[in-house]
Amino acid sequence: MHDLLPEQEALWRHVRDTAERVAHLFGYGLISTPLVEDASVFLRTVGDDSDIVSKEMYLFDDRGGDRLALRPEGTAAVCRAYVEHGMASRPQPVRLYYFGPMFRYDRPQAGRYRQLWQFGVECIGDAAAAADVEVIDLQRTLYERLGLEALTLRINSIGTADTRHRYIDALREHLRPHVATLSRDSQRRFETNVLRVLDSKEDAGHPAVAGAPSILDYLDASDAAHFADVRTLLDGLGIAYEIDPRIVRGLDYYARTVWEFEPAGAGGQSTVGAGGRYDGLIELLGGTPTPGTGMATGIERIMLNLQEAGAISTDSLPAIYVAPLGDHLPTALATANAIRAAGISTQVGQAGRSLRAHFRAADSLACTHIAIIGDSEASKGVMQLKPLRGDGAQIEVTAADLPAMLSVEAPPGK
RNA sequence: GUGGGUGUCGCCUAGCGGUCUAAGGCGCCAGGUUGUGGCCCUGGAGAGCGAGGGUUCAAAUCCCUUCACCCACCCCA
Repeated sequence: MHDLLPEQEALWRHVRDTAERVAHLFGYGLISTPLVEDASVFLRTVGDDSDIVSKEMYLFDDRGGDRLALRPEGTAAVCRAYVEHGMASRPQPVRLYYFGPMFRYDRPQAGRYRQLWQFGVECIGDAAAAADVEVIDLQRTLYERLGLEALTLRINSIGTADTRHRYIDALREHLRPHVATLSRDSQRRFETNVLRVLDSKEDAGHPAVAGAPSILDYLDASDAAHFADVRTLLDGLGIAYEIDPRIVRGLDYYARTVWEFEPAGAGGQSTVGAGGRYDGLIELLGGTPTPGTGMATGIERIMLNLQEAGAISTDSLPAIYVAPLGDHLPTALATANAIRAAGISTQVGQAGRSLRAHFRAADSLACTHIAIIGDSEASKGVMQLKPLRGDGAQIEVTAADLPAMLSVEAPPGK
């Protein structure tokens, strides 16, 4: 887990503000669920065989003996809230977004943390392909506004539970004669989660894997129609995508449409964000059968990609350093508050420093202006204001003059 | 869960059994004559070497244990 320091503030805020703005643009409202949930919320939904449940959950008992979990992902928690608050009786679909920390007890490495921040949206109560496409479009818009270039959208349909079972059986039959020639990992997956064999990097070139049947051939008529609708709508919006039958998603509750966004030149865990449809999830959580679709994206991975792509522009807003000379600290403090009242960031230098030291401090704090308050200024109720960047002249001003001079909008009147 | 790597002042790094009561760079603080910065100069503060145990006359330097972090796999965002 890691700390977020002021140096990252600009980038962090850029990502967070953009995410929230895009969510609102698409009509999604904020939902904030607890960091801690009854463990069953995740145990029942995410899937016993998934790594999240089998090895990556922070589990503990509280004083009352209840089994709790630090939330490992957002969708199940949001759906639990949907059921608990009777959102089925709201106009459907219900559009929700969240932005917060998730917890996974896995081994940290590049772009992977035990506390990770995710932004995600859930569109609950709409079975139509249009809902999938809306979420994909929202996600694409987010990346575009963030300035994340060259992401590849890969989509697939993994069908409903029925079609998936048929496909899994067929895949197992296809691979069974070749199991002995597969890698150890694939042999294990053959037993636990055959779909994952298709994902294996080791066996990527194995003829039995390359020649495996595609899940797309096992979709029933309605799943196939749904997937066709998704593609048609994406085409209509001009959203580029690749169909990748090997995307299977690690969580059990996914059904029909699934997708991932990957940066160019990607390594293994480079997926920046992913999503999918989860039509059976609400029912699993005790609600009436309700369709849903959503996406989640990793904030740290976005920041990693933005940093690799190059610095983001951080326009420096006016920031004033007030330098008190002699015993004029009280005047400096009052002046600073007068400037702040005008909506301008202000900090006061430590009393007792030489003017030279104040200049050095103001400079290393990246302030845009220094305001000097000494004997003559204090007696006249003014300050000497000097820009620290560029070659502006030093002038004598009052706090009231500042907003106009620095072209800062004055805060609304009282 | 598996494999590998690293841990010395805030940051980066030197030291790899005795010359270490640990060195340097960056950063920080203070000065460089009377109220003016970013360069430069001078001085200063700041670690006992991740933690615990052991070997030895002697350990930052060797051994063991442990913790943290990093990288890859697994898997996931």
